[in-house]
Amino acid sequence: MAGDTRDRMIDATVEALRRRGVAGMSFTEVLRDSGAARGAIYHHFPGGKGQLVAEAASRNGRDVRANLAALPADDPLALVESFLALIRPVVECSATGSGCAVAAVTIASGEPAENASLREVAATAFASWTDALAARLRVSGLAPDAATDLATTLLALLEGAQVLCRAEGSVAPFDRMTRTALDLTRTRYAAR
Amino acid sequence: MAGDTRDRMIDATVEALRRRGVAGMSFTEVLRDSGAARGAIYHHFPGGKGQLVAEAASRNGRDVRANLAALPADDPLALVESFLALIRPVVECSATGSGCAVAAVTIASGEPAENASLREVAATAFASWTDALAARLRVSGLAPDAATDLATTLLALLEGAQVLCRAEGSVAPFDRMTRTALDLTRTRYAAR
DNA sequence: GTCTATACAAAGATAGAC
DNA sequence: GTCTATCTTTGTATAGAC
Repeated sequence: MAGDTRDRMIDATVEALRRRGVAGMSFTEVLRDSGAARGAIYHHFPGGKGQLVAEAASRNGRDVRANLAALPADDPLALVESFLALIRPVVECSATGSGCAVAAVTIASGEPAENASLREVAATAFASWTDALAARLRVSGLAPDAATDLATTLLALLEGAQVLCRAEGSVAPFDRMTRTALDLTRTRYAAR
Repeated sequence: MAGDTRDRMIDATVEALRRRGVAGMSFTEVLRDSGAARGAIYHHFPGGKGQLVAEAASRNGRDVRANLAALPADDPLALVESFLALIRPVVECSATGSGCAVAAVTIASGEPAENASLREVAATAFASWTDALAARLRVSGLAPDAATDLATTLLALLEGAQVLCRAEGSVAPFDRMTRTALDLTRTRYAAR
């Protein structure tokens, strides 16, 4: 098939970004994991590493966004609870070294032009996640401003938890954080 | 002087870690910024890149911990407010590409042995930050468990905000997150 | 202890046969 | 479109003069 190789290369790149970041990742690794040949890189991605990484981060951004948009929105508290339940498996991966691909793309290492382009991709992905979460929070009854603020907070918690859990090699930081988050949200948004 | 060169090299490494991460950072950069000669690296750091990076992350960990331990602890709400005020300038640096040096050390790229060692350094630093924050929260009146949970949450917010603000190139995500954090903390811990 | 010069490996990028 | 082979650059690591 045609686009199959290209697809597998992007998938392998997402995984490589998660584990090693853009500077730490290598074509050797991507080619090994995708089974593609060396020349396939510049055939499918004339822009080289920058283009491959950008497409990988972009795909990951869309995938995650779809998950967030499908969250139940009965009320704010339920949404926070289901958000935390949704991301726990993701954070568990961080405990074994697999972080956020979009966050990884944030770290600059090359020339300003390429960096700006990659940061733009990351910013777009994060914005789409914030928007998806905020939309659900509005549906659940929150005012627009409060929804955006809380959505950003939840996203910061997700990204932060991945960092802490990767360092500690366990989900314990996430679970501690979850207790506080639920405690605070219940106090504030309980439909009592 | 004797330890001066070594010190400047560590400082330059902290800065390099913040901007480019461990895989993206190079000796060339560190030598340029510290004014040291090429041979100085293995003279002062026989363990090579691994040792230099570990010492840099470790120093940064101690510095940040000292700042956290000095936070006023009149009551939980005041502590959260002063924590957010303390970290805002740090997060502002993220908007121009300078992230958390300890978080950077978390990303594996080389052989398992070196990776484990660096993750250990990061875990120790994060644990010391959590402990410092939790200690202040206990002084401010929180129960031990609640203090540890909230400390972890604040740390996750700090790390997450740096990621989001670096991607977006502005402090706006931090400010949104701050509004929610203050709103929730006031509702929960207001000394009314 | 500080510096210059260099060895060695790995990465990204290309060329061109099939 | 896919593959092999290779060029060029960069980075880590080391040797040895001063």
